[in-house]
Amino acid sequence: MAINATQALTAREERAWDGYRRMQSLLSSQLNRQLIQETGLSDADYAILSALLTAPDHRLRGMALRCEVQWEKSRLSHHLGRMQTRGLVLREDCLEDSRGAVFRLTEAGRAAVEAATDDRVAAVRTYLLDLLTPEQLDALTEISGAVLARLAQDDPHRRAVAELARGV
Amino acid sequence: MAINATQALTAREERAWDGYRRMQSLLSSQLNRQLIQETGLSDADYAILSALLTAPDHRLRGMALRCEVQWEKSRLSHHLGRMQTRGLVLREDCLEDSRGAVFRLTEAGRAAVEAATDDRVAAVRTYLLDLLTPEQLDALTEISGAVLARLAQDDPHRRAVAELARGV
DNA sequence: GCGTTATGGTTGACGCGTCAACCGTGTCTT
DNA sequence: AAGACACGGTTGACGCGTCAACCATAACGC
Repeated sequence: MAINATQALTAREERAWDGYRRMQSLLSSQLNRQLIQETGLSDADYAILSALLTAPDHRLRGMALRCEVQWEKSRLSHHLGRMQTRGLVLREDCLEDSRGAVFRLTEAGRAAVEAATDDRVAAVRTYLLDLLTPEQLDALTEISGAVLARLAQDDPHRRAVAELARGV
Repeated sequence: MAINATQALTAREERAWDGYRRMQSLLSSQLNRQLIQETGLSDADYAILSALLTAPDHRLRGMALRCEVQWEKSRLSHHLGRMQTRGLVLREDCLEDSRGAVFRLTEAGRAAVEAATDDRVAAVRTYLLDLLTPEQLDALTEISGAVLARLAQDDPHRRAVAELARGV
């Protein structure tokens, strides 16, 4: 039918893909729902806040933050806007570059992340890490390394990040 | 600080979780974006349509469809509504149960999925399957099996599906 | 039969994520 | 110095996903 027919999936590949697909979808919704229920913070909130938490002085350029969480810039802008109205984060002008913006963790934001960290780690343990053998942990690391490297290949902007993650 | 402090992540666990998190987020957005660009169908559309495609007579009860894709019922309802206005799918009344609804693939819908299938498989190969060794494929299958089993434990409704996936 | 509860499905509101367009500022070229 | 271009960030529109409330019908208990 098609001129450039792709090789169909083998049974082995089919199992792996199907499993990954299901796991991906259910796991992320489970983790997100649970985090929201227990802490009022979404996965997205948590990503931003913990990036800010580890930053010096709890402040980060928008650019740096974007590089950290790997989001589209408009998504970041929208989300930071909402987080600002919720009092988790504060926007300040950037001195070095008048185009830029600097975002700072508020006291409430700091408290929220710190309160959420334990829940987050516990959930990740419960639904992923504690279920795996050390070999499976390593396999997961290798697999994601390979996939991230491939993704970076298509998007040069992502390359540095992927290499950083692999310890290059 | 906290009374019930969770065991912190080891370096090994940290690597695995961080890798998975990054892979998950970038891979799914890459696959979804690519599918939409090349075929006009989102991941969600594709899931629904391919479920209908494999169903006898290309028709499925809403309930069965929901069980297949594992969505919230309101999500399914909303999405099917949109797909209906796009002419991909048709809603009919259910004879056996007057509460129920039956959804049928339109001709356009059938054509759209079939046209998309190759792109989908190719993308999954490019960004995941072709990057992995057979052992890594199996590891992925085992990992997702373990995670899905754990998730099913919390949600009895999901149990049957998970067991089905493991071939029990 | 009749009231109660469970089930299949829809609706509306609201926050989220993406795209494309835009704005102001820095940078590069000549 | 002037124009062109790149860059950091914002905005608006729109489709998506979730939650809670709802409606109609079916199934159950008495």
